[in-house]
Amino acid sequence: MTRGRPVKVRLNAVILAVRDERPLLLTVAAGDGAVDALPAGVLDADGDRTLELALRRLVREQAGLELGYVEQLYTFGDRGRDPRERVLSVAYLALVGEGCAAPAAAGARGAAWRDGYALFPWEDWREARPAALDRVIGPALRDWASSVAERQERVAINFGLGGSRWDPTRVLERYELLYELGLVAERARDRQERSGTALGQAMALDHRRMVATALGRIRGKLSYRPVVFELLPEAFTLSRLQRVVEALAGMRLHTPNFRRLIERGGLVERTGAMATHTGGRPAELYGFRREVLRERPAPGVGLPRSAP
Amino acid sequence: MTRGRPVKVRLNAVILAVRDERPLLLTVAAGDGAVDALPAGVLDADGDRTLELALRRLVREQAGLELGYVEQLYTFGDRGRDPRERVLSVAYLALVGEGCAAPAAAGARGAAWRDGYALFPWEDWREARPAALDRVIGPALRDWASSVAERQERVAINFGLGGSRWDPTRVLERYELLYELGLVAERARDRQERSGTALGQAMALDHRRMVATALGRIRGKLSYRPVVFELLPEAFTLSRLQRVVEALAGMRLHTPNFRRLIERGGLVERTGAMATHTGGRPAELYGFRREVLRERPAPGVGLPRSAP
DNA sequence: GGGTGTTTTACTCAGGTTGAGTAAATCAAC
DNA sequence: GTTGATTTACTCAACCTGAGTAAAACACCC
Repeated sequence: MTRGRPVKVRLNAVILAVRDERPLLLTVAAGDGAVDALPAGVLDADGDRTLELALRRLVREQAGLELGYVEQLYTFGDRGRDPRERVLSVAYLALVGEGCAAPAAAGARGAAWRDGYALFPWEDWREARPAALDRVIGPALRDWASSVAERQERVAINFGLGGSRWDPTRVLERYELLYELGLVAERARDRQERSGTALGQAMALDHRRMVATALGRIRGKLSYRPVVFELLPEAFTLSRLQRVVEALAGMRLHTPNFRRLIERGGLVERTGAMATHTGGRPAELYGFRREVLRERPAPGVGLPRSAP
Repeated sequence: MTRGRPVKVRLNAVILAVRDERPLLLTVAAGDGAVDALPAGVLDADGDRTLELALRRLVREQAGLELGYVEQLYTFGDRGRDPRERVLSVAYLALVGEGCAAPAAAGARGAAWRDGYALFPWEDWREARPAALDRVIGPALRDWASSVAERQERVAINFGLGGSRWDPTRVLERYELLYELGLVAERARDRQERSGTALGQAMALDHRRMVATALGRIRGKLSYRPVVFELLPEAFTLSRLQRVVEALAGMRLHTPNFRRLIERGGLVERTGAMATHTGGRPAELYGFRREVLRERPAPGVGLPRSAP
């Protein structure tokens, strides 16, 4: 068995919240200060019983935040991820409710909540088809793929261009394609070239890739696991629920159908209370209905399959 | 930042194939020889450019097998996984076609193909509802969960007992529950107790947990990614395809509906050739239709939602 | 050579789900 | 009281799904 020199092991946290209809990402100041980084640290081989507990400890220490929902995302280990040394990074996805996402919690070590779509402007289709897609990305992709069938297929599948549909879950594939094309700042930085196009806000090392993995994962999971409720308070209105789903999915949903899916699907139950609201008819407050886990194998909010 | 002593990093491979309607798992002899282990090794920090390439190299060296489809499964890092030292293990899932799964390929270091359902007898519902469920597992679960609502819910969700349905993808959750209940041999071994009930074939360390993760993952992926075709030759009959899906899913499928799904879904295309067959009408040979990736966001074979 | 068995293939049909649209109910604000 | 915004209720066609029936085409056996 080959015995190479030992590699370092780090843990990274992609911590998401949704506030004011915007997905937020918890960041800390990177070493050089120029860009943001994800909260990270090393496993205490003696102290930490599990990786997940280690992650919770790290986030507590670095951002003073107690995590709720946590799931392992992916382990990154390519050579050159960190120019200084070979590091294995186990990335985790964490979701925190609106209460915990208060700016107050972000204080230590330059922790701050950043707008997730500032990192991926091309992923937010709620207002309109993102401008960058037609202005920059589309032409660059067409140029790159011209007369190479394999590339054309990859572009079509991931960016929904050649008759294919836009798949909200392919966040990572899209980011990686843009990286290859040199449209994000990290590419030039990693190759020590002069930077050209720099779509979206860059992050330290490969942290933006981790966030892309996280966003893709949670978008996929929306349809078959009741993860949205981790981001909401105990009681919420259906429209608030819809706004949070839309913020994550990056697309608008048909309200009557959304309500039907949620109510008939048995995902929520009425609390009886009403929400006094600003403008419009008052809405009833609902709560997550836990029994749905027993009833349905894949309870989720189901994004539409067809293009909007 | 806390600096613990460095942890070891290992890579593990769960290599699956399907032959004679049985899912097969590639194992090697464990150190003590009593049980099987997964092919494993350490990352060469200087030589291996990526984790995936490292895994391919390890499997090539240890079992003389060139892997096709490979995906990262999960990273295991709990304390006590390996009684000797703290190890971080990055597990991968690999699929090989029937050709590569020949016993000839298994030679070095005691490599052998094992029946996957020998490890998880309760997961194979093709012939009948597995006997172990009613004979051993059911009573033990009922006993354990009696008058504890939270446990009852967990049992219902994962084993489909209290009105819930059997979800083929919850392989890991079921294995972990059986571990907690002391129904698998690894539990007693890890706690250095005298072993009691020992359902299914045990493996070294937490390798059976890794296989459970893999089986659950591929069962889930069947419905939204065309992974089955990695296990089949270029040309195959629809019934052969169905048999492979059934072997993985551990359940029988309704043939006319399965064919409709596959053909109308555009997952395959006719080759024109026919299969001379033993007994019955000759079947047409089909091939995987790659264009489906462009057309549909989640092309898969879709297991039924309802109980059979 | 004809029946028998087995597998492939084709078709039907009811029920549910999904995407899309229309419209009434209810409150805040002006 | 009117206006505006939002919540809630209902409709309808298209599609998908689960389940069943049956014909077509070969191998095998007598």
